Amino acid sequence: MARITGSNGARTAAAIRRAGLKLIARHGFAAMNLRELAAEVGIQPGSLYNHIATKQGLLYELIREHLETLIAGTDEALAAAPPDTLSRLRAFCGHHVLYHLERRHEVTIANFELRALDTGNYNRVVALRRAYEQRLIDLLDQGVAEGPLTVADSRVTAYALLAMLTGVCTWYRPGGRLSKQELVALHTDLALDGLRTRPAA
Amino acid sequence: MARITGSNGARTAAAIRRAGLKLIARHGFAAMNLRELAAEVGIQPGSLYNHIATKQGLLYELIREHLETLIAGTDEALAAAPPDTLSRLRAFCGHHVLYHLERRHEVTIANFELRALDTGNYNRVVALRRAYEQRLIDLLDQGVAEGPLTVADSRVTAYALLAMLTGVCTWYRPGGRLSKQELVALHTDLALDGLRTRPAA
DNA sequence: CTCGGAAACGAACATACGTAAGTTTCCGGC
DNA sequence: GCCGGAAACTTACGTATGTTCGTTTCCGAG
Repeated sequence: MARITGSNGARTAAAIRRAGLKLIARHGFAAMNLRELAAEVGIQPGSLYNHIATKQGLLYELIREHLETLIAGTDEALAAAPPDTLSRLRAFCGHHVLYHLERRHEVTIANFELRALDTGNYNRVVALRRAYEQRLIDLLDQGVAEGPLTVADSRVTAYALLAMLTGVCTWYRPGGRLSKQELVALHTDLALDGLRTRPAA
Repeated sequence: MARITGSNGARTAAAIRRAGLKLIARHGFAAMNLRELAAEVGIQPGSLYNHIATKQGLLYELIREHLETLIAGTDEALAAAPPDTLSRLRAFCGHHVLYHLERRHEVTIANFELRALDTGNYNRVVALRRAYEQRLIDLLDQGVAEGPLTVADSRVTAYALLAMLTGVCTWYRPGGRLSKQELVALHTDLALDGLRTRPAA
């Protein structure tokens, strides 16, 4: 037996990415082995190499694809939002949280496995990350300049907000107590207004 | 050659923990190997087993020690704070951020390597985590009951806050632009007041 | 229908890793 | 000063892992 009846390159490649996302998110990149990945896909270990360059290359591709999707989605959400800074900020937060609820595997990998990337791939991924972070930093700076925001340091504040808005995907499971919409609203409100009760709404 | 002149069990054990923290935080648990750990300590791989049960056991001990220290420190900080809920909440946040700035290796491991724990160790660690989270949840509930806080869901809000306050240790390096005190203040204020400018201070 | 390349298989290699075992030497309490 | 145990060394085992290679068979464009 060699090539399998019904086999199809594009379909197998997609199955490898899907299985890779699942297994790397679950076990971590270093702890996932290619025999397990191949078994999940339903092929032999060696056959993986018809679709991936190396194990490392698979990881890089998964993270790159995720970050490019995240950035493109953000730009769409911002373009669709009302032009005032507060609305754009809400749009950014809303898109971020929703994306993180719906693509938990991708997000988990992108946040946990950066250190598993070799130097070249790491630098490329960090450049994409910076581009994403910069969108939030710019929004914060704009909000301060225009008045509605108070921010001690826009870069550090952006990091803190991103950490908060990202954290949801470490514990969220579909079918939980709160709906996605409720989680989006809770996080967006918390980012903008904090915990303390306002004197006047 | 066998036992080395000047060798000392307690000192070696401490060196193993220190090197383990450093290497696991840098590479991840699965990617760290005991030969590298032994080299960092300055002993042979087999000699590690005079001080650790297994590689897995080392990981568990590191995480357990960290969580117990974190919880004990929190309780001290809360005991020393003024009795009103807002002050206690500030004390919690302040202690959390400062601890996370000063014990980045421990924190990184405890947040990234939970999945590397086997079932029994995992359950024990999660129980400790829950105990820690519960302290914040209780503070939030109290703040809502007494009036000064507005919280949609205390558990989810606690998770979001912890994610934000923990994120700082993923990028902080000593000697950076902002001091530890500034970072503590920035995060505490952000948690309590959010981004939006208040009508009246 | 044909045929080149795509896509799978099976087998194997080289290495790296966690851990065990036996041995040797030094520390520290009596 | 002696001696038991602590703490190191050396060696090695068994297995797991990423990857390569030659081969085989099927898909799909012309």
